[in-house]
Parts: sequence; C-alpha cells; structure tokens
Amino acid sequence: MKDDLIPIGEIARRTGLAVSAIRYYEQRGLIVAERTSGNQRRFRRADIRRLSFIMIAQRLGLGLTEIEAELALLPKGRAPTVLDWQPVTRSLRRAIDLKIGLLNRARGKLDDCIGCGCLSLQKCQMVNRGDMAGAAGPGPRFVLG
Amino acid sequence: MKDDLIPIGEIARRTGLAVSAIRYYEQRGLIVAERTSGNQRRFRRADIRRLSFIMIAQRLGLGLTEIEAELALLPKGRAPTVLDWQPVTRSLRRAIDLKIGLLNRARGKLDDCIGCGCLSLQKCQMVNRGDMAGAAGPGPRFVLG
DNA sequence: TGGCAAGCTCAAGCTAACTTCAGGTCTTCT
DNA sequence: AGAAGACCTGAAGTTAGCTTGAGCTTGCCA
Repeated sequence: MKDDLIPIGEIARRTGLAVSAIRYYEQRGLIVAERTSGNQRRFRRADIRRLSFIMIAQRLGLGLTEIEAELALLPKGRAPTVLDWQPVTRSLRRAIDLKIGLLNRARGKLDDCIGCGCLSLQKCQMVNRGDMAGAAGPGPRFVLG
Repeated sequence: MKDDLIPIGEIARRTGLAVSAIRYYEQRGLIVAERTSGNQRRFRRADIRRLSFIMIAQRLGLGLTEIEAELALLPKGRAPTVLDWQPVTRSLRRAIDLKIGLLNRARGKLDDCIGCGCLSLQKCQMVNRGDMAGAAGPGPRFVLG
C-alpha cells in the first residue's frame, strides 16, 4: 500500500471532522501525527478508527479528558489490533450503562414528585445539595457527570 | 405571613445556588424578581420551586434555553399551583425518556461493534455523518443532544 | 444615628471544545 | 517553472453558564 500516510485534509474528509478539530486533538495529545520534511502532518489509517472512537464517545457525553484516559488503554508504539480495541469499547459500554442507570433513578424520583406535587428542596429527593456542591470552582460546573 | 418577600441571599441559602447564579438566571429571564424602593431584589416563595426545577432539569442535561421553554408552560402573573406544575414535570419526564432511549440505541450499536470489531466509519453505524453535521456553526457543538 | 453585612451594577475572567483569521510555507499538477 | 490549493502556526473569538472583582448603595440592628 503506497498511500499509508494520510494528510490532514483527507482524514478530515474521511471522518467528517473539521481540520481544525483534528489539529486540536493532536495538540491535546489525543492523536499523534508524523510530519513530512516540510512539517505537514501525516496520519496513519489506524487514526481514523481512533478519531471515530473520539466522536462516538463524545456523542455519549464523555469529555476529551475522559476519552484520553480510555484511549490510554491502547498499546503505544504499534498500531492497535481489533483485539486491542475490545477493552476500550467495553469500557465505553460501561460508561453508557452508568449513564442509563443515573437517568433511570432520576426518572423514578421525578415520578415520585409528580405524585406528591412537591419539587421543593425541603421535601424532594431530586435535588440534594451535597451532590451539586461537588463540582465547585470557577467556570461552568458540568451537570449529569 | 409577613415574610413573603425573600431577599436574594436567603433564597440562595435555601436553594443551595450561588447568589451570582440567581442573578444570572434573572438576567436570562428564567425568574423574575420584584425590587424594593432601594433596588434590591425580592423573590416569592414560589420562586424556590422554580429554581429547584431549574437545578433538576440542568442536572438531567437540559440547557437553560430548553428549561426556559419548559417554564413557559407555567401561568404568568399568578403563582403556579401544584396542578400548574404537573405538565412541566411530565414534560421533563419525557425528556428523560428520550435521553434514555438514545443511550439504549447507542448501547445496542456499540454491542454490534464489539461483536464485529469494526468501529470504522465505513462499516459501523455508530458514527453517521448526517447527524454530526447537524450542529454546525461556530463554538462548541454540544453532543448528545 | 452609626456601622456593617448584604445588595447592586457593570466588566472581565474561566472551562470546554473548537473555529476563525492573519500571514506565511508546502505540494502537486500542468 | 509557476500557480493553485492544501498546510502550518499562533493568537484571538465563540457559546454556555457562571464566578470574581471593583466600587458604590441599602437595610436593619443596637
């Protein structure tokens, strides 16, 4: 295969990502690219899968930091095989399960609220201070974490 | 009841929200406050419930704009009754159901991926361009919407 | 009538995840 | 060889949802 090194524009086209997004991921360390003598990025075919994973995981609500952690399960140095990917994919599945569980519990509590008509802090379980205060600090505190 | 008008500090204490957050919500139009002759905000007791709802809905992943739409179902002018709240709460419940459905479908597809070992754009259903391109425009495009 | 905590209004800052822009360099095709 | 188009870097801008700070005014208790 002669075309083993893919320029950024084409990998963008193939994944549907913006060129700028891919550059951003590289800067964040989510992907690594080689460079030509003229300093242009050249990606491997395996990076397409990596980028796909990033898109999927993001779609499921994971932040790039979490995604980075998941991707760290892949072997460094060599191109990951299908078997290498399995634990990563499974880990993502667990993340989905967690999220579904959370929403289910929330739904149950909300049903109680419809029943009792409360929705006030004194009576209702839906809001509990401890949880909210957890993500303190400046900037937006992301919900549903 | 003499204490019907609540200053911002106390409503903050009662809801667990920061004073600054409440001011921000008022500025966004999510809550309305009366003012004293000296220009200080005074809230109604019903606003506590309103703020609770905001917190809950946010927790479930709704943005303030969506929450604003939900709150628009409440009657303007008079204080909402328990019955007034029911459609709003139910609407929130539907939102949760939707989200759960989405995650369930994602999980199913991911299971297929574990089976076939793919996770590439050409073969795998997990990523489909059309969907992603939907949220175009500048700024971050929020996933899982 | 003090005094001081609690409020008020801007304006600017912060995180996440990118995009856009300006000003220049490679590559590739003819 | 020349030109068009793809790339590069670095800095600044964007949305969401608030927080922080500066500088000033109210409100309430002793």
